[in-house]
Order: sequence, then structure tokens, then C-alpha cells
Amino acid sequence: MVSTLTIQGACRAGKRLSDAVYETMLDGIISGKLKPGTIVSEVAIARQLQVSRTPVHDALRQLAKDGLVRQRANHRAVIAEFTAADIHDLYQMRKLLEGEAARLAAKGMDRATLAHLRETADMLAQNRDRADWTELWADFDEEFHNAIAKASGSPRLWQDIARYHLLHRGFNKLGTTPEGLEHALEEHVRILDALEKRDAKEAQRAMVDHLQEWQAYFVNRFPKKPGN
Amino acid sequence: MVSTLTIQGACRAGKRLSDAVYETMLDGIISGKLKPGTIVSEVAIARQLQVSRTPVHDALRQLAKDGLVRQRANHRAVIAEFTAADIHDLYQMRKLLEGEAARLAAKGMDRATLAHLRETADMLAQNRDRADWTELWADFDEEFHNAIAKASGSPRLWQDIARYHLLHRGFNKLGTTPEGLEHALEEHVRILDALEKRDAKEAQRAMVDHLQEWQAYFVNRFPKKPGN
DNA sequence: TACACAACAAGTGAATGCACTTCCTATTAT
DNA sequence: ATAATAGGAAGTGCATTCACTTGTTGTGTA
Repeated sequence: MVSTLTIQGACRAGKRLSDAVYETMLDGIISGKLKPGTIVSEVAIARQLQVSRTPVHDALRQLAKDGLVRQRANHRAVIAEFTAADIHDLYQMRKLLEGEAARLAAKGMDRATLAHLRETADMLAQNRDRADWTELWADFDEEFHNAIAKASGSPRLWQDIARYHLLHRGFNKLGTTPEGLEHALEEHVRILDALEKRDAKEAQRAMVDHLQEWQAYFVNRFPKKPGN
Repeated sequence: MVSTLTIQGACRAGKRLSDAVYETMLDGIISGKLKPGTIVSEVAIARQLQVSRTPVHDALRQLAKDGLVRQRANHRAVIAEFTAADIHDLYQMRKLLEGEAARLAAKGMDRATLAHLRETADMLAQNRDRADWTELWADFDEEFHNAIAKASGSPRLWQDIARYHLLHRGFNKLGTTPEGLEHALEEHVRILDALEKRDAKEAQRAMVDHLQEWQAYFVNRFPKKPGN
């Protein structure tokens, strides 16, 4: 049995239960409680969350559209597995989208956000031995890429980047090492330097280089074939 | 009352009814039967298609995720309306994505596809007075951009381009003129020339220029404010 | 006349029930 | 012993029903 899921946000007024289920399962996938390849049944999830099958069914269709689960009619859903080719393609897209976002953000990002990111990066650099460093890093990574995407000034670019970052978070807990994360932090700092200098070209280059490294790092860690 | 929708594809085995409803409504939006701003109720659609509300509800959530309808909890859905800023942003994305696709397709597109596109383009150029020219053009436009996206070799790029092309098709019937379409055909030919010469840079440039013109053409034709 | 409020109509969201499909297992025949 | 098949268990998809929310209309009052 999969480790327990519980509905996170209290279902406040004007919010759908199916959205709460969606976010709960999303969190389950990102946090690693629901591992790739896991077969999930609507009834099981419904029992676990103490809701009916209807909102679970809805949530699964949304997750399928995000590419986080795979669904066939009349079959149970499975948490998405990634092949090396998938990961390669995913990072090709991230390089394109986030490179563009970094370029635009060099002009558009306001000083307050810039200062806040710098502050957090410094904090992380100075606390490398903390036990929860990996979690802190994950939060910072999320915030960093999101802030750049938002500062691009393009809502659609922001949205698409968020979508791909979601996929990234869906598997990146599987194979990361502390050294890899520390190196990634240095790359973030390089991007931050460029943003502060308002150097669009360099910001784009730094972002693409950063993602290029992760791409190379990850691609080898995934199977060539879809099965297991 | 909205002009009648009917379920298109026979619901073959292993296919969901909700998917059929989704495609039917998608077609309705693209073809213009469901105009932007139209308020659609689940019960009305369900009655019209002679199905229960369940698959309609499902289909609307999918369409909402595509950005083709807007939904609030406990409210009826409305067919998405676009502001000038939306259109601008949409085309910024298309330039980024399809520019990249054209660049990649210059190397990746096979000769047969290239020849077929050239053939169709020539046919269109020589039949400018046909009554159904606009429909022929729409089909060609769809095929052309799709072929390039596919030839990029990146499944995700292809998928995202298709999604944005869907949005494009959702409104482009509203304000196109015959002269505009003929000009667009010439631009397609320029892209085609570059692809045949395997000139990646020029293919990208031609694609971006092409979309740039449509962007400029469209942006002024949409209201600044979301309402009407 | 204008405004507030109550009752009702209409709609969505979730739960339940039902039909059909898929998968697993046990039994039987070779 | 193994393979094929039949039957049941489990699951999904759709329809229906119920609960609750929203918007509207009409009436009463200031």
C-alpha cells in the first residue's frame, strides 16, 4: 500500500473538492510518496481521502493532461515514468523557455525580488551542513525559477515554465546528490549576477548552461526503454 | 440558442464519451459555432448532445485547462475571450516555439513532406478565386505549422505548438481578410524555400517574421479590456 | 420611486447506483 | 504438468440523485 495521503488545504468556500484532491495528489507525486510506475486506482484514493470517486476521477484527468499520470480508458492510472528520451526532450523545452524568460527577466525583474533571491542564495551557501538543506534547496529552486518566469512579463511563458517545472519536480528527487545540488546553487548565483547587471544575453546563456548541466546529469540516469 | 452541436465520432470501443464531447465542443469553438463570450451551461450542452451532465462536466474541465473556456466554481463556463494583451502574449509564445521548430525542421524535415507542402502551396496560389479558398487555406495553415512542429523532432515542442495553434484557431475566423490570407501564403512560401535549402537560420527568421505580421495584424483587432 | 429582502428558479459539485470492461484465479481438459 | 477457459472480483465510465450555491424576480417598505 502507498503511504498515506491526506487532503491538505481546507476546502474553503468557492473551491472545488476535486481541486483539493488534485493538489493533494500533485504533492504526493512531487514529494515522492507516489513513485513513477505506481498504479493508482480511483477507489483506493477515494477511500484514503474519504471522498467519493467523482472528484478523484476529475483530478486524475487533470493530472493526465499535465503529463504526470498516464491513463487509458477502462484502465487504472499509472504515475508517469520517464525515459531518457523524455528527459532529454523535457530539458530541451526548459532551455528554450527558461532561457527566454531569463533574457526578459534581466530587464523586467524588480530590485526587491532580486534582493530577496540573493539573500536566500547567500543563506543557502552559508548553511551547507543543515539537515534539511535538500528541502531548503528544493524550495529555493522552485522560487528562483518561478520568479524569473514571472519577471519575464509573459503570463503564458510563466505558465508553461511552471508546468515543466512540475514535471521536473516529479522525478528530480530520484537521483540528485548533495554535490550536484551545491553545484546547481553556484549556477543559480551566476544567473543572479547576470540579472543584477541587467545583462540579458549573459542571463540567458547562464540559464541555458545551467539547465544543460542538469540535462546531461539526468539523462543517463533514466532507462532507454519505457518499461522497467 | 446556440446553433446545434452533434457528437461527431462514433464512440468506438475503448473510447470515452467524455472525449467525444470534448472534441465536439472543441470543433464548435474552432468552427465558430461557439463564439467567444458565449455562456455555456452543462445541462444545455448535455441536452443538446443527449448525454448526461457527467461527460460534459469532464469535457469542460479539459477545455478550461486548454484555456479555451473560463470556469469558476459554481458558475457556468464561458468561451474564452481574448484581449489585445492576450493575443500579444500568445504570439510571443508562437514566435518562440515555432521559430525554434522551424530552425530544427530545416534539418529534420523529410523530402516527401517538403514536396507535399510545396505542392499544396502551389495549388492554393493558382486557385485564388475558388469559393472555398478560405477553408482550403485554414486546412493548409493547420497542416503546414503542424508538419514543421512535428519535423522538429521534439514531441513536447510539437504538442505545445499544437496547443497554441488551437487557441489561434479559436479566434482567427473573427477578423481575417482575403488579402491578409494571400499575404500569409507568400510568407509560408518563404519559409518553405528556407526549409528546402536546409537553411535553419533563415527558416527561423522567416517563421518569426510571419508570425510577427499576424501578431501586428491581430493585436489591434481585439479590445484592451476583457469585458465587452 | 428606489431600495432591501425573501422566495424561487437554475446551475454546479459531489455521492451513489448501475452497466460494462478488464484482470485474476481456479478448475478442467489435454 | 500445462494450457485454455469460465467465473468472479475489482475497476472504470456514465447516469441519476442529492446538497448547496448563485442569480433573479417580485413584493413590501421607506
